Amino acid sequence: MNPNSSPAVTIRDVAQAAGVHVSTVSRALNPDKRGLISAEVLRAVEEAARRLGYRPNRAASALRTGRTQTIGVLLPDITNPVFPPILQGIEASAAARGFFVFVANVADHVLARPIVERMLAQRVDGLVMAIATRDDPLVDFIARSGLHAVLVNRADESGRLPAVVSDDRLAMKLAVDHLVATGHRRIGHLAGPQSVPTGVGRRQGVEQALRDRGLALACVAECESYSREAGRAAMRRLLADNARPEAVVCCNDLVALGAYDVLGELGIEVPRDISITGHNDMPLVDMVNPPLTTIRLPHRELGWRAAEMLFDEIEGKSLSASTVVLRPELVVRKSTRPAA
Amino acid sequence: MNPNSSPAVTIRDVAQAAGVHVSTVSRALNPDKRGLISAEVLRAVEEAARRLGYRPNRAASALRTGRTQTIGVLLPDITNPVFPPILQGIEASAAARGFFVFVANVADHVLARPIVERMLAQRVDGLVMAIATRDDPLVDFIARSGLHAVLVNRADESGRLPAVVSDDRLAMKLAVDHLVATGHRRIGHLAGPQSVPTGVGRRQGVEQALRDRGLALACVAECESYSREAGRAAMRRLLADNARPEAVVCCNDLVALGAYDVLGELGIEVPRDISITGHNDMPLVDMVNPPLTTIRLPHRELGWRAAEMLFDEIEGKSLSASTVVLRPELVVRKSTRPAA
DNA sequence: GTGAAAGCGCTAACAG
DNA sequence: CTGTTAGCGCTTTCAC
Repeated sequence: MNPNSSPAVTIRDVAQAAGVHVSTVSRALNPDKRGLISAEVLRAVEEAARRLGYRPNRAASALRTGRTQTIGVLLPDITNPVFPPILQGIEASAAARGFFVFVANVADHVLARPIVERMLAQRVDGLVMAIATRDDPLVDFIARSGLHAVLVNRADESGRLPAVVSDDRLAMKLAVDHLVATGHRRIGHLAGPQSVPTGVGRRQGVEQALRDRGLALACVAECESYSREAGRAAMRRLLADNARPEAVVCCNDLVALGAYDVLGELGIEVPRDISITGHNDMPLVDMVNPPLTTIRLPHRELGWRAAEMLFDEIEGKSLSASTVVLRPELVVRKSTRPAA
Repeated sequence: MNPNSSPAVTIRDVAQAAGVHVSTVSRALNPDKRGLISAEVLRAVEEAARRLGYRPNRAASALRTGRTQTIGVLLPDITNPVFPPILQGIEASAAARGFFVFVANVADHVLARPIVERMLAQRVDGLVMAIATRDDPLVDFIARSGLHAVLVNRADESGRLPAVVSDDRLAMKLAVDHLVATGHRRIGHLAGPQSVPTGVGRRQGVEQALRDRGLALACVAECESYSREAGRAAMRRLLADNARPEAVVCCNDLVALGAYDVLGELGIEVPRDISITGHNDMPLVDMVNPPLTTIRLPHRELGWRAAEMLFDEIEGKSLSASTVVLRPELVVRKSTRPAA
């Protein structure tokens, strides 16, 4: 294993050096069982371990205990700025418990199943998933496999898996209310893919918020993905098929920036001619021109909470809340018309 | 292990079902040894494995073989937009080989050593490190431990570890040459931390490029980190202590954006009053105001190549090139004065 | 409080 | 081509 260096010191070597039995060493080195050992022996073992440079072999203990101190994280696209903070939250929670995190980038959803199979082979203790489409058979598979898992940034509508999400409906309500308050009436929506829960949740949020104000959705176009290109395409369609709305609520910041692109080409000025809102408050959207009014999500906390829930499950503390909903927040900048 | 579900099917169960010996199953399921097995038996084993839902236990094979099919990646800050594409490249390379990637966010450099120790305990087959300061004792430690490792985005000047980097000197030369070509003479530099290799490399690059043109660095301020805040602070110092330069070459985009912030506060207009260049071409810097002229790095390829080098090492193919240098590219946008 | 012994699931000589 | 055997390093009853 170690290409060079000494041939790896084992618990047996430590036992010998300390003049005790291996099982004693095992106990001495296990925080939970340390109490069973006399102070004197404990010291001797620790000293021997340090002196020999002992490093426990997790593979061996994993084989014996069935627990690997390892969790897997499935992300659709590490490169999408919403995920790094989520991952950071997960990693921080894991690190605090001495767990490591496998990260898998699930570029294509058909790869998800084989990746989960490999995670199962690795005997991860649990999974945090930021993927899952609506009614995903993968969720079934995981539930059946008995692997602990929690969804993040995506809820499981069937409730088979716990989840940590941001309140999409509230987010859109915040955006719509802001637009209405600044005098807009003809409000359109650039919707996310209706195959993913957030896509439908946000769309419903927009519609409901409008209804609450006695308004109807002026127009809508669905994006193929949460990307700038998809935003451009959808914005073109929206403008081609409809009278120009006074404002458009976008399903996310990237899509909003795609809308910026199209508007720029067409010489339609934001916010003079049209107001735009985003969702996510990605880094730098405060620096674009004009700075984007958007919805800020507690991304890092999303990840942190998801991991904490997962660890609770792993440790057998069954949860009360099976899905926790975090509060988003409106950030008003310059892409929406100021209040009159 | 599996909280519910059947009590895990092992190679033994498969052997029994297929009417062969366990070692035969082991061979049949190992791509490298499959050739040793008759077609008939092979089929029987595969069928039995599938029928029973057999899933190899990596912990067991890791214990036996000493190889975990696992590598570790150490990142200083997942949230910094340069790292996700690097990570993606690493992950893609690993996934192609059936390896998983542990990601550790090394927020504080003092945590690096313990994290590496834990990685060692996990028996990762290798490490990709995007951390390492200059003359980092950690590099020594790793070299001594015999663990395969390669640096990415940071070179090891002592050459103990292979590395994949972008050409910092060339990057700065590209920026300086562009500025000089558009008529600038008084050129300043917002330098990166001189404790990290990229910080000194880029600074030297700026100075050398200027010298090549018969010019000297007009002024310089060192940033405490590669962040927007540090950029703001450094830009303030630069402006306070010196006559205003005509252009400033920034060590990275975030720092350049920090410079934008203070210039904005002071009513100094970019590029009319001063030209600014960045480095990295992070997402969205084409959308800021004004769009940032910067240096684009092949981040994903950096990660990919680093992982490929690591796997070559792991497989014992000793490398010829111990440090590979990738070419950056100038992206001219609107933050620099156009050619006359 | 400590030792003895068994075995987690798999792979790799070694035979045949 | 397939079976036999041994054991990777650790944890965990079970004794004492």
